[in-house]
Amino acid sequence: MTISIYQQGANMFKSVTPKVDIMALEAEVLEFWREQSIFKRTMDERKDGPRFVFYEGPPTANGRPGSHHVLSRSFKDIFPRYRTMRGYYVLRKAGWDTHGLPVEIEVEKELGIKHKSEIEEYGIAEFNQKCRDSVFRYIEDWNRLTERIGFWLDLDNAYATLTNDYVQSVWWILKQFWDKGLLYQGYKVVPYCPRCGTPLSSHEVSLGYEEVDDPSITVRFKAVDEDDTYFLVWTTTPWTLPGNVAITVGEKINYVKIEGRVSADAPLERLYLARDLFESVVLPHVKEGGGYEIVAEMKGKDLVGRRYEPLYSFLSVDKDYAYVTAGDYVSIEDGTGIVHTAPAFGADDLSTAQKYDLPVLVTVGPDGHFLPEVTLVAGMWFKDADKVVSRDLRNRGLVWHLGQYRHNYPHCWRDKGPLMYYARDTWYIRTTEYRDQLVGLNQTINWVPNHVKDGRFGNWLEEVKDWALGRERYWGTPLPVWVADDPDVNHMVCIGSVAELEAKTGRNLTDLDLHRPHVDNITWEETVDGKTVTMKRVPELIDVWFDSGAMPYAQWGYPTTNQEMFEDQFPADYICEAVDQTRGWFYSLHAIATMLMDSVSYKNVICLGHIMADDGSKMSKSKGNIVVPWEVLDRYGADAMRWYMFTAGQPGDSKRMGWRPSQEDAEKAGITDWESVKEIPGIAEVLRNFYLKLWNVYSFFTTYASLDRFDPNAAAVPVGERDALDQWVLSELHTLMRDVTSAFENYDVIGATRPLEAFVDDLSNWYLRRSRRRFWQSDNPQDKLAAYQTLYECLVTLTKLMAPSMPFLSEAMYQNLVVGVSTGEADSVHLATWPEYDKALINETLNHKMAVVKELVSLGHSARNASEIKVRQPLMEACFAVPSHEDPSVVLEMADMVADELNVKQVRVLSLADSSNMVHYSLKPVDTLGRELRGDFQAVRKLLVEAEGQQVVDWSQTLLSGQNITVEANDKTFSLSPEQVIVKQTSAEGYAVAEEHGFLAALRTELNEDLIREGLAREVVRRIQTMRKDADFELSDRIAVTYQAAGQFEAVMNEFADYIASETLAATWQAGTPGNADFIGELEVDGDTVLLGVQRL
RNA sequence: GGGAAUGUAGCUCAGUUGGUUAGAGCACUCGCCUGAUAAGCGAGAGGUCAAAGGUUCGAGUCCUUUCAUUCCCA
Repeated sequence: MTISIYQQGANMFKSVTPKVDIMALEAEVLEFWREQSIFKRTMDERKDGPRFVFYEGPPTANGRPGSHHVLSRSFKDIFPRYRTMRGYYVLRKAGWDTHGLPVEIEVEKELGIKHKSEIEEYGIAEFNQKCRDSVFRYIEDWNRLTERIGFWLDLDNAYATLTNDYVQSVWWILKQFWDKGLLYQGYKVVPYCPRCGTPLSSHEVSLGYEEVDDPSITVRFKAVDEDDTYFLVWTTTPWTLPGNVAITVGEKINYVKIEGRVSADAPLERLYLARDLFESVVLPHVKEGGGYEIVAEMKGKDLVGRRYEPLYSFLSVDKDYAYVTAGDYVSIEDGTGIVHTAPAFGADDLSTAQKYDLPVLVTVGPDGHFLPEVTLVAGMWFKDADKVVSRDLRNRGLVWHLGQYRHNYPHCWRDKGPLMYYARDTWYIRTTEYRDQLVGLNQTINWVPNHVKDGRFGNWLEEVKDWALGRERYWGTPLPVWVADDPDVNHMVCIGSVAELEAKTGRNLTDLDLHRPHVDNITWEETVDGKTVTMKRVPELIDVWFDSGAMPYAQWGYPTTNQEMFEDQFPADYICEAVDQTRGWFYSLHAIATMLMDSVSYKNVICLGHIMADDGSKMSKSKGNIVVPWEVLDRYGADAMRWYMFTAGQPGDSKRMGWRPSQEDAEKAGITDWESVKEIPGIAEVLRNFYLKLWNVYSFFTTYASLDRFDPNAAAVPVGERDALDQWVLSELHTLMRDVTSAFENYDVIGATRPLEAFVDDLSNWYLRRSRRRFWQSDNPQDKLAAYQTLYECLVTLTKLMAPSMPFLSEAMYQNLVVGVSTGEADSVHLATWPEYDKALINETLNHKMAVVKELVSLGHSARNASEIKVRQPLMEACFAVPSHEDPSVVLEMADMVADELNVKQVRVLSLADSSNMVHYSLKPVDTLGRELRGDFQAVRKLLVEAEGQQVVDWSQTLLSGQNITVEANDKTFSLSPEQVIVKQTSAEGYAVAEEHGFLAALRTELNEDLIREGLAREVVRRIQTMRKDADFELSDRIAVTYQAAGQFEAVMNEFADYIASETLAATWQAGTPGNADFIGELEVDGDTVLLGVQRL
C-alpha cells in the first residue's frame, strides 16, 4: 500500500499537514484493513477470549439501504469494536431476511399480476423462483455500504432465512412447540378482500382508507327477563347482525335504564344505555310527543350476564350465547355504550368470543357472499345486505333510529372494493400460556432507552395475544404440519426435520427445496384406526417474524449442525434495531427464546428512533426528501456521519436529517449549483468542531515532534515533575477514560462520545494554546520533553477511545503515532488493548481549579474587550474575586498562567479592605435554606436580595470574614452563617471589569511609559511574524532583520532587540536601510513609523 | 379508538433527588487574536421551558387536563 500518512519502519513520525483529505484517508484505511485482514484478525486473535455475543437483525436486501441503515449499522458496530479492544471474542455473523409478502408484491408488480389466483395460474414454482431471484437484488449495495461505513460484519458467512438449513431449524423449533401442545388452529380476524380472496397486510390496509357513508343503525335487543325492555345497541355494519352472538359493555362505564317513548304514538318502553350518551345521543332523536326519564343507574359489570333474545337464528349454535359480555375496548365516544358483537367480523368481537367461549357464526363465505342458510340474504354480496337487514329489523319494530355515518373505512388498494374484517381459520402459538415468563424474563433485559422495557414492550407482553402464525401465501417457510386427507380421521403430524420426512416417506429428500410447491408435493400414506389415509401438508406458510426470531438457532442450523456454536453464541449480549421492531424482531426473539429455552435471547438492547426529514415529517420517495447515504458519505466521510449518529441526540429519539437548503428551496432561490452549496449542518459541524480540531492538534504534534526528533520511547518525566498544565490535562484525560469506559459498559453511546468533543476542545484551545511555547523552547529540555510526552499520551489515548466510534481517523492516527515508531504494539488500533485509567492521575481539585481559572481568564478578556485595550498591550495588574463558596487561592497558584494569558504584570485577589470601594456586593440565600425556614424563606430571601447601601456592605464583609449575621423578618430573628448565604461581588468602578455568577475580574487600565514601549515591541513582533508568513518562510527558517525606526520606535528597537529577535528567529538585527532585503514592511502606531526588512538566511 | 415517546433560543441539543440570574454549540451582528487550526477568543441579540390548572417556601423538573409531532396497535 502506498499510504502517504503511514511511514512504516522509519521509526519517526510522519509530519502531517493541517489539511486533510478525508476521502483519501478513509479509502486508505479501508485498503489497509483489507490487505492486513484486520477484521478477520479481531476474531482470530481473540478466539480464546471471553465471549461477547452480537446478533445481526436481518434486513431485507430487495431494497436499497438508506440513511436509517447507516444509523442502525453504526450502533451495531460500536459495541463489538469496544469489546474487541477489551479482549472479547466477537463473532459478527451477517444475516438476510428473505421471505414474506413484500417480496411477493414486488414480484407481482413485475409480472403484472393483480389477483392471488393468477399466481397459481402462473405456477407457484416459477413464482417462488422469481421471489428467490429478487431477494438478493441489492445485496451488492448492502455489502458496499456496510464496508464503507466501517461496519465490521462477516458478510462472507451470512445466514439467510431461505436456506434449507435455516428452514429446517425453524421446523425443529415448531416441532418443539407442537410437542408441548402450543400449536393450535383457531380463528383470526383479518382485513380481507373478498374479491381478491386474500387477507391484506397492515401496510396494504393503510394504503386504502377512504371516506364513505355507512348506515348508522341503533337497534333494540329485547331483554329476556324484563317486559318491554331493551338494550340499545349501535352499529355501522348491519350486515354483521345475523352473526351476532353477544352484546358488550364496559365494566367501569356508568349505565342507565330509561323509561318513556320515542314519539307520541310509540309504545312505552325501557332502554339500557351508557349514561353519558343519554343526553347527547338519545334525546336529540326523540320525536314530537316522546320523551324518556332515568329510572335506574348501574355499572357495566352489573349488566354482564343478562340475556337477550337473538335477532336471528339462521345457523345452528352449539354453545351458550346471546348475553351481555364485558370488554375494555367499549367506548362512550359514540353509539350507545353497548356494542354489537359478531366474532366472525371483528377482532375485538373475536377476542370477546374467546374470552367467553362464544360461538363464531360465519354467515358469509370467503367470496363475500352470504351462505345459503342465511335465508334472509342468501347469496347476497355482504355490503348489499345492509339495506335488507335494516329494513327487516325496522319491520319488526327493533330499529330505534336509522341514519348515516361518514367515516374512514379501509378499501382494497388493488380493486378499491370495501374490505371485510373476516375470521379465517389459521394456526396459532399459545404464547398466552407463557405470559408470566415473558414478562419476568423481560425484567432482566437492559433496555435503552429504559422506558421501552415497561412501556411499549412491557405493555405488549402484559397483554400478549396468541401468536397468529399462519399465512395463506406462497413465498415463505412452509408450516410443517401434515394432515390426513379424510375429514373423518383426526390425525396430524408435525415434522421437525428432513430426516423425519424421509422416514415417513421412505425417500431420499436431500435435494428437496423446503419451499412450496415442492414441500406440498410430499405426501405419504398412513393407517389410522384401521383406515388408510394420505397425509398432505396444510397450505399455510408461517409469519416471517417467526423466521427472524428463530435466528439464534437457525443461523447455525441448530440442532442438526453446529450445536457447540449455538451454545457458545446464546444468548446475545447486545442487539440493536429501530423502535418499530418492538413488536417485530424484539418480540419474536424474546417469545421464541422464552418458550423454547426458558431464557432471554438478548441481555442488552438499544432501541433506536427513526430518521426524519428536515421538517420532522417522514422521509418518502414521493416527497423527495430522502437523504441518500452515499451522498453524505462522499461529502463528509464515514467517521463524521457515524459520529453525527452517535451524538446528535438520544438514541431512542428521532433524528432529523436533510440537505440545506433543500433542492426545492435552492431552485426557488435561483441557485443553479445546488450540489456544491448544500450542507447537512449537523454533520458539517462535526467536521469543523471536532474532527478538524483534533486533526490540527495532531498535525501540530507531528510537525514539531518530527522536527525535534521526539522519541516516544524515551524515559518518562514523572508526572509529579511536569508542569501544572500537564498534570491538569492528564487528569482530564484520565477522567475522560474513566467516564467513556463506564459509558461503554452501560451501553450509553452519548456518554461514550460527547465527552471526547469537550476534551478535544480543552486540549486544543487551552492545553495546546497555553503550551505552544514549551514545544519551541530550547533552554529547558526536560520541560519540553514533558510537554511532548503529555501531548503524545493524550493523542494516543484518544485514538483508542474513539476507535469504536470513529474507526478510520483513529486508525490513521494510530498507524503514524504508534505503529510507525514503536515495536511490540498492536498492528491496528482495533487490535489494541483498551486503555485503563489511572486513578492516581485524576485530580478533581485540579480540574475544578482550572475551570475557575478559565472562567476568570475569560472574564479578564471580557474586561479588556470592554475597555478596548488589546491583549498585545501589557497592563499593570488584574484583580479577581470569587463567590464566597469558592476558594480564591487558585488565582495565586496559577498566577503565571493567568498573567501571561491576560498579558498583565501582576495578579491579585481583591481583599476586603480594598474591595469595598471597587465592588458591589449582593447576597443570596443558598436554596436549601428554604427547607429549614419554610414559610419564612421568602421574607428572609427578600431581605437579603434587596439589601442596599452600607447594610449590604456590612453583612457581606461580616460573612466573608467568616462570621454570622443577624436578620429580622416576620417578627422573628434569624442568625445566618456564611454557609447559608452566598456573597457575590458583582461590579466595580474605575477599573475595567467583568462579572458573571459572582466571579469578577478587574484590570488596572492605567499605562506608563514602560508598558507602552513593551506594547510597541509586541506590535513589531506581530508585524514581523506576519511578514514571515506572507513570505512563506518555513517555521524553522532563520532571518535577518534590518529596520529604520522613528519616534518612540527608536528606543523600543534598542531596548527590546533581544526579545524581538528571539521571538522571530532573527539571527541578525541591525538598524539601517532595508532597501535590499527580500521583504519590506511598515508599521505605524500613533504617527510613529518603523520600516522593516526581512531576509531568509 | 388504545398505548408509547417527544415538545426548552432561528437550528441541534444539555438541564442530576424540585433549589444560583434556564445553559452549550451552530447561525447572525460587532470587535479581538493569529508562528498549529477549515480555527480560536470576547461581546450583543435571541426564551410566556407547547398550553392551562394544581402541589410546594420554591416547578423546565412532580400531579391533572389539553394541543402538536412521531411510532406501534386497532
